[in-house]
Amino acid sequence: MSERPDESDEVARPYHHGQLREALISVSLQLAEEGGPEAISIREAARRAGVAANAAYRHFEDLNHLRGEVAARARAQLRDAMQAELDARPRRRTEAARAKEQLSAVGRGYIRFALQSPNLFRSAWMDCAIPDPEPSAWSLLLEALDGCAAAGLIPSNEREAASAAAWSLVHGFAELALRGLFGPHDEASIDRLGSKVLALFLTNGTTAGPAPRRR
Amino acid sequence: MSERPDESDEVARPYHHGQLREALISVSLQLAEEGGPEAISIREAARRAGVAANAAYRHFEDLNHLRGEVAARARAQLRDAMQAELDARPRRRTEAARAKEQLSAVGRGYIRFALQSPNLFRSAWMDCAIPDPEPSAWSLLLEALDGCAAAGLIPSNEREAASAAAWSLVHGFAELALRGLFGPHDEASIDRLGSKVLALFLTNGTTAGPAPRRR
DNA sequence: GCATAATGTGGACAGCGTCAACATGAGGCT
DNA sequence: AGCCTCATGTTGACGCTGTCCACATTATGC
Repeated sequence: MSERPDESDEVARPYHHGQLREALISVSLQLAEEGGPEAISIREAARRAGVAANAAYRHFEDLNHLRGEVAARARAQLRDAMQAELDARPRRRTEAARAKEQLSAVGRGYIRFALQSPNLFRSAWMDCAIPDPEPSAWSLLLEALDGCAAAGLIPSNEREAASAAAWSLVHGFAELALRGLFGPHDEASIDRLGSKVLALFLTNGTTAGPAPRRR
Repeated sequence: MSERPDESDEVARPYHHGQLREALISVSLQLAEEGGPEAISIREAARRAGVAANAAYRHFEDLNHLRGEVAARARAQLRDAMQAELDARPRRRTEAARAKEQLSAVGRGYIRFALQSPNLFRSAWMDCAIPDPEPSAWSLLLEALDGCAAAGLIPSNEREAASAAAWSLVHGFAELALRGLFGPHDEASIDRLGSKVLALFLTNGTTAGPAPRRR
């Protein structure tokens, strides 16, 4: 349970928070969850952490650096959601079917996370003017594409384009669905549409069949 | 020529600007062009229009409403860029080839605009909390898809999914390329990658051939 | 045990969006 | 014409923000 006697009561805090950096990040993540990326604020984060606003500057150079940390957390959650979908996927017998299922699960996870946690999803990709060295959210997608390539579903000379396409498709769909640009669909039908789009890509886009039929 | 003697000199302005709404929008568009969507500010726009900050509130309920107008302008420019690419496309002989070329030109225009005017592109899709009734930027894409459907390139039962896919692919690619997530490519090679992705979609995604081969 | 570095506080400044009260000018009425 | 009214622009204020500075407090290495 509580390790430290400063949860929410007005007991005199040790005046050196001890975990301030961590606290600020997690509280800011909460802000983002509640009000979207633009709700992140140094002052409000400090307030919720029970500390003066300027204390934050001992741990973050800038608001943008704090936002960068929050974005990284959001991306980690996105990756977890993809991993969960991956873990829950049905197991196939052939290598090709397995590779397809893997790619599809990753895409599903991505899209579902975006629709279920729009604020976190938008925070994951928010512009924080800090280039991020860890695009870990993509690693699962890249692994899945590796699988497809190994199964011969992607001709090696189109490997790069196919990756970019898969990536773009999934991300673009999530963004557009989030903005409601696919019309006034309810959540379930958007999910269906997303599956159809993925299926369309998987049956036609990456593979023209295990043995690429000569024309 | 100039109808009104208040261009930029310090001659006593008529104290009723006359075109303030328009001036505010166009100046804000400039702000967005220079510093991205978040650079739009009521106070700065009013300043550049040579007017007190609160005058803006006679023309816009809110900062978000001003942002909404700017977004619409940006989307109009995006549509113009797509149209230009459409006008410049080579003409093909068969209906199918024409339809493909049309779709590809629209996608090219979209992606190139995003890469050449990133700030405007981001402004076009910025979150302004105002639902926009005019998704005119998509109309060209929808027309192109109509063309493909008419040419029999898209099976009618997959029409919706194919539209969503084309749409997602193009938008997603633009977004990701903008964020530099395709690696440290120079502009030309990103353009090439975009063309490859479009080609991949056009040859495999929308069409399985004019006559859908039974397996 | 004491100097020093790390961390948190308080006060200030400029900039922002927005509100309320007031000033100015244009247009319609008689 | 003259007046009244309404649209438009101005001034000043409030509370919020990010950020800088000087200062207080605590942990740490000698």
